[in-house]
Amino acid sequence: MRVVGAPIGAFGDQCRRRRLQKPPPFVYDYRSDSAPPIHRGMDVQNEPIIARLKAFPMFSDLSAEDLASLAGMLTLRQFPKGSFVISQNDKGSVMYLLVAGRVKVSLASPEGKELALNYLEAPSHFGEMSLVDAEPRSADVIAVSDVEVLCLDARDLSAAIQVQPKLALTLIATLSRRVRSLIGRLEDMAFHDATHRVMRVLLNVATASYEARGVPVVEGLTHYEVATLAGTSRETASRVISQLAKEGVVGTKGRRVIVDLFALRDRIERD
Amino acid sequence: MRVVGAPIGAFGDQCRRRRLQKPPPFVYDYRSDSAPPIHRGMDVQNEPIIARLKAFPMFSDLSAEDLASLAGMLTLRQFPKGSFVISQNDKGSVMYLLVAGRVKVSLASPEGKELALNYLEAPSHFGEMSLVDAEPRSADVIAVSDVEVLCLDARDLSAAIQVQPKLALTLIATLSRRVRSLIGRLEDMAFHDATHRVMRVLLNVATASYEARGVPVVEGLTHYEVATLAGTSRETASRVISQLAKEGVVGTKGRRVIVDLFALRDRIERD
DNA sequence: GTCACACGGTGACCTGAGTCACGCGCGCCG
DNA sequence: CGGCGCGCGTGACTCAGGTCACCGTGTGAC
Repeated sequence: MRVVGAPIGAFGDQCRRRRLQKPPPFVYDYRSDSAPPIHRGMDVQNEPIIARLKAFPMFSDLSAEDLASLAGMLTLRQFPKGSFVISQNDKGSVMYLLVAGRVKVSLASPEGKELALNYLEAPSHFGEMSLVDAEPRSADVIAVSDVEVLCLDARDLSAAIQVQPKLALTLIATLSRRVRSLIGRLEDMAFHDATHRVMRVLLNVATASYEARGVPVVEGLTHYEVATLAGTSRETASRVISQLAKEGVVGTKGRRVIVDLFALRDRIERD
Repeated sequence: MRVVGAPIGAFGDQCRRRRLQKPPPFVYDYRSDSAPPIHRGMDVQNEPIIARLKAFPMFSDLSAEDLASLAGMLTLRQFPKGSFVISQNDKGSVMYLLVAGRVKVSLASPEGKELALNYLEAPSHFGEMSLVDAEPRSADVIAVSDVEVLCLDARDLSAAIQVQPKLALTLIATLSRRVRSLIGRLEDMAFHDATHRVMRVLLNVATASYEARGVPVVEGLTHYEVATLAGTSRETASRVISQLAKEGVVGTKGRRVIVDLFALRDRIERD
């Protein structure tokens, strides 16, 4: 294991002052290629894999044998918080099933700016695009917590689809959802101003939080991260949030933002 | 970013002065719903469909029987230049195989701005996303020339995949490509200025033209359309093109732009 | 021909928001 | 407990580029 002390607050919190510096290489070296497999699929011991597979709805109806044969194609890997699971432009034809932890998918510009596409939590999957075309990775995927993934190599894809044909449809559905969400982002960038976009990010995050935990709250995201999600600068995100607080649309309690979902929704609506 | 906007297609040439007016309804009413089928698949007479199917690489290796059974699921329709094949937010679970003509995929904002996502020509397909999720259409698809399409209903999708399993992989591959291209667009919008984006559009169009016809030329696109592709205003697109002409990176012969691919490429490179 | 659009070019203006700079408070660690 | 690093808040400046306004020109209809 090459990486010892897991990288500071990840780079999630990578500070704006650091943005232009090269990040410490010893962390960035921790790539999928070098990540040690925790369990190889061929192991006699692949119960851990099977157990984790069952968490995926698309595999929940498989027989024990099918699960086992699927597990035979998968490798379990762990990534520490802050490490790159995938780097943009890398070659690589492995798809990942995220079984534990949280990752962010984001783009980095040469000038050191960052645009976050998404935050994913288990169970979900990513990296499937390189399975079908041979193109290099189109974005970075960075662990924002310690993470466990199951890796499926492109060579095994058709075998996997044989075992569970639903997999193909699931992939299509995921990609569709992704296309829709990207179109939405693009629409936002093209048609709406920064204020609008920040509000939308807040609304989305708070709504998700509400659905998951019953509290319409934005927490665990710095203003910088909100900004990367909205495609704007930290300062602008900050100003928008202050303004919304002043208007009473959100409340700020320490470093968390409590959102009045309805108020925010129609604050967005009326342009 | 602002995209100056306006409708559309037949009215691709629509003038900026008209931008905010409602377009003449008799054209816009021409929707997929109302488009008369030219040949229903069930017809005894489905040779025309079969003939057109063969143009698609993914079906070229099918047996005569398979082609016939596939044709049985398809309906041939025509759309006149300027009509909407798909409208954003419509429900609809039909996928289209474009067999003749040219369509543009674009987004319209309520304020009448427009962002073009893509121009497609036969053979290609669109509208497949609604096959798998039940979401409404995420963009407009507008015929920019007279167009022929084959329609496949969602109900027949799995049957079609049965006939040609490759279809599933083709769909995945198409969606992947689309995701990549959308990510590229988003990157452009987030990281690059309007000048850069316009240059990229010119490069792409000219490169495609070069590959198809051996001439690195941009024609058949108004400055307004270039602007919608770049996510900027007509005026800005216009100014960029003038500037590039002044620099000798492109030549303008009447209303066509001849691009020096190499010069433009490294003009873009050196930021 | 000529009339009328549609398209393209360009100047002037103005605002959204990126950027810089700095100060503040909190939480962590020696 | 004192410092220091990190995240947040805000003012000031700047400028890319959207918008408005207007004109010239090519082109297609009749």
